[in-house]
Parts: sequence; C-alpha cells; structure tokens
Amino acid sequence: MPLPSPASAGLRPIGKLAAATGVKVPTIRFYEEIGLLAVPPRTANDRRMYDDDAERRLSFIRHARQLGFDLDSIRSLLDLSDHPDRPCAEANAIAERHLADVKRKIAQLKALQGELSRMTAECAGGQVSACKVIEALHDHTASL
Amino acid sequence: MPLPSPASAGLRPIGKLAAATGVKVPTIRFYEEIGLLAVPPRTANDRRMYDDDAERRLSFIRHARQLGFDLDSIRSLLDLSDHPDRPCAEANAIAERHLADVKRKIAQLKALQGELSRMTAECAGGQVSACKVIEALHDHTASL
DNA sequence: GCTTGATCCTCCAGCGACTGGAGGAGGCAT
DNA sequence: ATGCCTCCTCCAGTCGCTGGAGGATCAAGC
Repeated sequence: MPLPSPASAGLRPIGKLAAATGVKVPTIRFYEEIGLLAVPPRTANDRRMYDDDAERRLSFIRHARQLGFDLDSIRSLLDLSDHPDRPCAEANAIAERHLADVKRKIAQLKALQGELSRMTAECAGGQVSACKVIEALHDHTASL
Repeated sequence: MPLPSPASAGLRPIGKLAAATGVKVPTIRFYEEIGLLAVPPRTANDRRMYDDDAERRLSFIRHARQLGFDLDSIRSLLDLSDHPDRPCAEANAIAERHLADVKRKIAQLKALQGELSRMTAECAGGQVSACKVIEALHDHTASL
C-alpha cells in the first residue's frame, strides 16, 4: 500500500485534471466558484484533489460548452443527468432551444456575409474617397 | 433671431441624437468615453449638444456595429473615413478580415447545428436515463 | 409663478465566461 | 539543498454595452 491517507484512490490535483480534460486551471476554479463543479476535498495544504467523478462532470461541462450551451443550461443539464428517473423532455427542450438559437445566429451571420462580400467585391482599390467599404458604412439605407 | 447663443445651428441634446440614430443614450456616452465619438460642446449646464456631423459619425458607427465590426476596427475605419486621400486598401483589409471571421463562425455554427440536430432527433422522450441528449454530452468521443 | 414629469448629469456595478497576473507557499526530483 | 513547477488566494481586465442611484435642470401646462 502506498500511503495511509484517507481513501486516496486515484485522486489528482487540479493541474492533472486540467490536462486530462482540456479545461484550464483557472476555469476549473471558476466553475467551482459559481457552483457548477462540486467543492473538492483538499489536502492538508489546501490543494484541491479530484476523483474520477469530478473528471466525468468536468468533461460533461466541457462538451456542453463546445456545443455552445451557456452555463445556466449546463447547470440544468447536469442536474437532469443526476436524476435519471426524471423525464428527458426538459433536456430536449434545452437542446432544442439552443438549436433554434444557433439557427438564428447562422441566418444572421449569413446576412452579414452577404453584405460584407458585396462591400469588399465592389472595392477597386483606389483611394478612400472612392472606397465602397467606407461608402457603404456611410450610407443610411443599410439593408439589415 | 431665436437666441444669441454662439452659432447654435441645429444642435440637439443627447436624447434627440439617440432617437435620430437608434443608439441608446448611455451607449453614446460610452462611445465618447472610449474616444470613438468626439467630445461634444456643452451648454452652460453641462448638457452635451450635437451637430449633424456628430450624427453622421454615430450613424457610421451604428452601421458598422450592425455589420459586426468590433470597436477597434470601427476606430480604424472612422480614421480612414477622415482621410479620403489615403488608399483604401486598409479599409478593404479590415472588411475582408471580418468577412473571413464571419465565414469561420458560420462554419462553426453549422457544425454545432448538425450535432444538436442529431442529438435532439434521436431523443424519443422517455426518461433521462435513456436520453440521447444527456448521453451525447457524457460521451467522450464528441465529434467536434 | 408653480408644479409635474421628462431629460440630463456623474458615478458605479453588473452581464457572460472566462483570463491572467501578483505575490507567496509548498512539493518533487536530482 | 537547490531549483523549478505547481498550487494557493485575490483581484483586475476582457468586450460592448446596460441599467440604476441620486441629483440637477428643462419645458410645458395651468
């Protein structure tokens, strides 16, 4: 047996957790601060020690963030994940709401893309006084 | 003649400017604070008074914001707009950089859209324990 | 002239989701 | 024992606003 510390199976410090999950150290502390991640046990010298469960939870958060969910939604999703007996309608609703958001943003960005393409395409590269980009921005009749 | 105030042709207070441009009053003050909008003259009682030029400048900023330019880019674009003799290459570069950014974001969001669609489509509406949404978030092999 | 309500002023805190730095203590490897 | 790495806390900054407190002033109606 390695050490007589209390049930220290596979505990790692915050840096290892960060490396394992791809979440930066300050971000992990931030998640703890806002109550998204449980307060972990500490060593005698105040170092946070994390188990596999914490890693799973953090990975969950990371995936959700990569998918663009905001932290409040993730809070709800984690809560649901902790209660497998509850109906999954709420999880679905959160995901679909987010999907609708994403679609809306795509539409918006495509409109921007169109505008910007037109602006840059028309610019022949002379002086600012003839610049279509600057002109378009001065134009009151912007089609947005 | 209306008033003997010094050359007060078409000056309006901040609220009128806000109404005319669609930019909120605190935002106008914010733009002034960060040096994007020139410090306007004040009345004896400290009220800011704006002329047509200020309105044109603010409209320019607003259009640029609607097109998604960040304030630093807008600062540069305004600067260029003030110097019609300069070549417009820089303006073009700013617009094209932004366009590339927009395209990148669209691609990213489309990937998200795909992921989210798949997740929600597969969910049959039972319990959380069988929820594809929650499952996908727990899954380590997220395809992003 | 007086009252009422709108507008203006300054200052400051907050949003979301982190990010990074200062300043210091502790741990690990040679 | 040396030296570097990691950890700790606290705090300020990012971006582009937004809104509120608390107070002064204006314009219009009566």
